[in-house]
Amino acid sequence: MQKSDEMSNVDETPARSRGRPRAFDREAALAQATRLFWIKGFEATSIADLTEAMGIGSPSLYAAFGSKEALYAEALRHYRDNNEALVWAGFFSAGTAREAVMSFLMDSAAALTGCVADIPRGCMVALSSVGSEGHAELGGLVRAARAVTLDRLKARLNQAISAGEIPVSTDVHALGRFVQTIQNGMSILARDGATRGELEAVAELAMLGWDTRTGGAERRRG
Amino acid sequence: MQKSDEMSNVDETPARSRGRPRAFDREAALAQATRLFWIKGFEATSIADLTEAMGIGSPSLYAAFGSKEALYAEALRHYRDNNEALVWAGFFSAGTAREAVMSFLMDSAAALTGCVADIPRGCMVALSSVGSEGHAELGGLVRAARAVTLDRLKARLNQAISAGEIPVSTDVHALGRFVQTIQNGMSILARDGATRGELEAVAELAMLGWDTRTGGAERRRG
DNA sequence: CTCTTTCTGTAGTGATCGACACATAAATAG
DNA sequence: CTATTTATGTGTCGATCACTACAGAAAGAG
Repeated sequence: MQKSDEMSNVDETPARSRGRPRAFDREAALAQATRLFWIKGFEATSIADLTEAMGIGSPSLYAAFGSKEALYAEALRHYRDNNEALVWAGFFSAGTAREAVMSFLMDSAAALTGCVADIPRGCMVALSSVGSEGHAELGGLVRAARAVTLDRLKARLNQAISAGEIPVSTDVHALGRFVQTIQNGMSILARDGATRGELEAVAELAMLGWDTRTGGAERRRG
Repeated sequence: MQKSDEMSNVDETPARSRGRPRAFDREAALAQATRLFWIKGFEATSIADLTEAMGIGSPSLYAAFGSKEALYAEALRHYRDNNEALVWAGFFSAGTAREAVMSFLMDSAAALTGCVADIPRGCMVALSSVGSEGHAELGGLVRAARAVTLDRLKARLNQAISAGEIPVSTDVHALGRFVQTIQNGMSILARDGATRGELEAVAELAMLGWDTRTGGAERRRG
C-alpha cells in the first residue's frame, strides 16, 4: 500500500519543481515583506517598496505570492509563526492564570518595544488599519487575529475558575477585554516611543488590582 | 490713533473678500473630510474620495485648503474642536482626580463606540498611523495630539497630590501612562466592534484597583 | 542534443494618484 | 459700464499605483 503510489512526493518539500529554480529565498523575502507591512501598513506599502526590500523583481513577487493582498495574508501568517512565542510562551507555561496574564503583559512590554529581537515597535496586528474599508477579506483576517487574543485569555481564565484559582463570580469576558485593552494600548504607546520600562510599569499597574478584580463584583458598588 | 488706520478690517471675519464668493460651506466640507480621514485614514483616503464627500471640485479643495496634507492638518484641528468635549468635559469638571479619570474612561467608552453622536468608532488620533513614515510633519502633529492626553492626566494627578487626595508617593507618570494605555486600547476594540457596555466594563475594571494603585509602591514587591 | 517547464529582467499596461492650467462665472471697486 | 479679484468646472499634467506580456535564462525530461 505504501509502495503502490508511484508519483509519490506528497512531502511539503516539493522535491524540486521542474523548470528554472527560484533564485531567492522565499521565506527570507517574506520576512522582509512582513517587516515592511509591519512598519508602514498595507496601504502605505507599495509594490516598488516591497520588491526593493525583498531584492526581487515584481514578476518574481507575483509568481511567488500572487498579489499584494495575498502577500499581506502570508505576511500575517509569517508574523504569527515567528513572533507569537515572544508574547505567548510564558502565558502558556505559567502555573496560574495570574502568572499567565502577568507574563503576557510583561513579555508584551518587552516585545512591543523591540527589546527581545530586532523587530519593529508595536504589534503588526493591533496597529493594522486594514479593516477600515475596501479590503474586506484582509480586514476579516486581521480582526480574526485580534480575536484570538481574547479567546486565549478567556480560556485561561475559565480554566482558572475550574481550578479554583479565581472565584466563579469572576466576569471572565470583561477581564479578558481588560487585558486585551491593555495590550492593544501598549502597541500605540510603543509606536510613539514609550520605553520598555514604561510599558512594564503599565503592566504592573494593570496587575495591581488583580485580586480586587478577581474577587467578584459584590464590592464594586458602595 | 484708532482712526488713522484706513485699510481697517483686521477682524478674523474678513468682511467678505472681493471676487466671486465661495459656493460651499468651508466648515461643513471640512467636517466631511474629517469624517472620511477618521474612518479610512490618511493614506487610504484619496482626493477623489474627498471631493465626492465634500461635494466640491478638486480646484476648490486646493484653493480652500492648500494640499491633502494641509487638509488633514485642518481635519485634526476640526476633530479636536468638535469632539474633545465628549471625552474631556467630565474630566475637567470633576471634583477629584478619581472622578476625573473615571469620567474620562466612561465618557471614552461612550464616545468611542459612537453612542453620544453620529460619529465613527474609535479615536481618529489614536488610530491614525500617519506617523509611520513618509509624512514626517503630519506624524509629528498626530504624536503631539496623543501626548496631550498624557500631559492632562499627569497634571490632574499632580494636582490631586497637592490637594492631598492621593499620596505623594504615587507614580504619576506610570499612572498616567496606564490610563492612556486603557483609552488607546479602547479605540482598537471599538473599531473592532466592541460595545459601549464592554468598554464601560473595561473602564470599571481599570478603576477597581485605583486605591491600590494610588497607595504607593511600597507593597508592590513581596 | 531538443523539448518542456519555470523563473528572471525589461519594459510597459491601463488606472489612479495628488495637483494644477485654463477659461468662465460671479462678486466688488472704480 | 470696465477693471480687478476670486471661485468654479473641465480637462489634464507627470508620477506612481498594482499588475503583466514578453523574451531570454536555467533547470529537468526525453
